Amino acid sequence: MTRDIPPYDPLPRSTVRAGARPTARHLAERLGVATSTITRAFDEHSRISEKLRQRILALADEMGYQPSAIARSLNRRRTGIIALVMGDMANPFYPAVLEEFSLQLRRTGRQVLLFVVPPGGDADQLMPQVLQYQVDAIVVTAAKLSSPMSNLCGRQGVPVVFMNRRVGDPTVWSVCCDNECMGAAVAEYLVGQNRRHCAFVSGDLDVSTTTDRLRGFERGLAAHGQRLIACVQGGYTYAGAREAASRLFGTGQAKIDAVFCANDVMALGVLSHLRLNTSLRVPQDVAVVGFDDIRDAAYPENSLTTVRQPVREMIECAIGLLDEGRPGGSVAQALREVPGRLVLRSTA
Amino acid sequence: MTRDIPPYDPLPRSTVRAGARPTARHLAERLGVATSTITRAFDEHSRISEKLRQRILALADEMGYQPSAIARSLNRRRTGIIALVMGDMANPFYPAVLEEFSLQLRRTGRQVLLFVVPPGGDADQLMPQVLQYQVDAIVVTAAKLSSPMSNLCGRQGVPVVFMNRRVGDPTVWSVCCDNECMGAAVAEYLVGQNRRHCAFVSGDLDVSTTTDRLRGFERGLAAHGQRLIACVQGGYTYAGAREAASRLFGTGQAKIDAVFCANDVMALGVLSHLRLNTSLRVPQDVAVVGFDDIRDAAYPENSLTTVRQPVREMIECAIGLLDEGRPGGSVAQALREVPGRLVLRSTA
DNA sequence: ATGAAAGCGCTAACAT
DNA sequence: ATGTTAGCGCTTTCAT
Repeated sequence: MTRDIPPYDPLPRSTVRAGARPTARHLAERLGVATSTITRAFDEHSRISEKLRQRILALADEMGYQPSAIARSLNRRRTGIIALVMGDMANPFYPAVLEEFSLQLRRTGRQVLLFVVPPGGDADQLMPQVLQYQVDAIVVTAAKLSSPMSNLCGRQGVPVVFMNRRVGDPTVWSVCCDNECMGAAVAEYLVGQNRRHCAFVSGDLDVSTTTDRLRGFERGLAAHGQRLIACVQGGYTYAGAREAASRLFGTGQAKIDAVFCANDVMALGVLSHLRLNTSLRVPQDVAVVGFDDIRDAAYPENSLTTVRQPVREMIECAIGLLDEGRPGGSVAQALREVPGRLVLRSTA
Repeated sequence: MTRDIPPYDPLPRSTVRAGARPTARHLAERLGVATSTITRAFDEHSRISEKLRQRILALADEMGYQPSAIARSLNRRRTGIIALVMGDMANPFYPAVLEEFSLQLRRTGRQVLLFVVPPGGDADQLMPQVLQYQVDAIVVTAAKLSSPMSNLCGRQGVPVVFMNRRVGDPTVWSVCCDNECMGAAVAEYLVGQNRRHCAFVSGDLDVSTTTDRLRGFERGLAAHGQRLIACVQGGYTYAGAREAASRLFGTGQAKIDAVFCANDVMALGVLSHLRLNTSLRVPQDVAVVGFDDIRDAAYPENSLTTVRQPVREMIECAIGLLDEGRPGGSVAQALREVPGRLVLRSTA
């Protein structure tokens, strides 16, 4: 059933020429004032008579005038734009980070220029574009950046903050959850629940979040005289973790009664494998613990025990660092760790 | 009135300050050429001797020079920035859209300035900021924009494209999946599977995607002499849909043997309710169909039958429209529909 | 093929 | 309190 196309479009054309954005000069001429006065009307802290300011603001409103952030940026050598360079949009943790970042930054009058790292690519290729836009700072999350590139940012005076990645470079900030501590806390908890055969499902082994969590986990086990039974690679993805789980629980394998996964997406993959392809019960036969506390972890059919990353606080911390310029001292000083929290649900 | 004749200034302003970003002027002085020559070296289509271009590019590389996109934008009155105004980051469909948008835009040398609409807010409040940044176009998805605001964009010559929202405003573009057709296709399919008691779980009833899908669904049922048994509100969320399902399948309700949900997130909520809180089997007793085909829909434990939205094509279409300026004719001409596809899995 | 000069729209320093 | 002026760093005529 198609509707008829209306024979005639009653909407009048706009009276103002499209593309003819009003400028401060237009306002200034209409009011017989200087352009700098227009600027002042839009600046809280400028001394200008309240009456004139109101006249200007009223006319601006009528003409649809807004000061150009581009011209202002050129003049002030500050754009108010923060680049967010982000990989792995497939992991719901990162969209949540992105949302929070965007909301918090806007509260401080700044904007997000988003760069998604193509799957399999790295952030280096994007940096020339990022730098061209004269961003005030760069936040990198779920992506790698080579040190020549972070040096280039340094030379241009642009601070770099890594979120959820710890890098051994004292010229850039890192903001992380206390991954190693939380790894140990998970071990502690599982051992306390009488788990004796623990396995780890890792992300990529050259990423600090995985290695820190693993190190903490092993340390926690060691504190109770235990060792890791198995460590398999799940590549931070659901599908990768399902496969890893099938290796872990394949025939002829040592029995495993607990699996700690380097993130929730993989924990859900492991759960899926256990439920669909084995007769093992969770948590009776096998405990499963994730990391992040993404939204889906709390869904009743998952009810995943996991480590919550304090996203809000991590982002507050990161945004605080943006105004600090570049880190001043050692690698240790350039790292900020925000405490995570073990959230107990039904899977462990 | 001018004052004195400006004194001859034999001393060129000294330019190279340590720590500052290099500018075209720095390069020009180092090489003894004009700044316009620097510009030419970075423009493919400029006539400049290849030898000089190479010298310039080499020095640029050495000094870490990149032309400032901000200064260029001011001059050209085009920023290369597209604003993406996005609500509902909690629905994985939108991060996927965002990722694809970002990748496709970068391929055409444009950047994404992201504005996340705070939950419960609307896009109107963000528009002043968006417009200040002189974006070349605005894409709105999963959010509303009042028509005074879209008029303001129009007055400033900024094209607006709605993604996944059909709006009755001939001055902005809309890009949608053929929601109504696909709603009818779902009805057709379910009736063909001998379903006789169909229900619909809606999103917000003032959003075109929901109403279009619903209208098509009812039309498809009517074509076979059937009527919708129930229509409940799930608010486009997982939790909302779980509740809606509990109303739908509560005691004393008419028996329902098929549920069509206005998106996948809600379909997963309905599935969760059916599996955890009822003894109804899917698909034997109840069929469940979603919309979007988000990643999770394909996970084996969900295996959700759903309508795939052609995200790639929709975005190609939207990006194509960005260069068309504003729509020229009627509401119907301002709407682009891209065909969806029913993906059969295990739930229907 | 290259240079000189005039801005893009705004802000800040300095005058009045 | 308001006006004047000199740029921010680049692109774009227009010369040469």
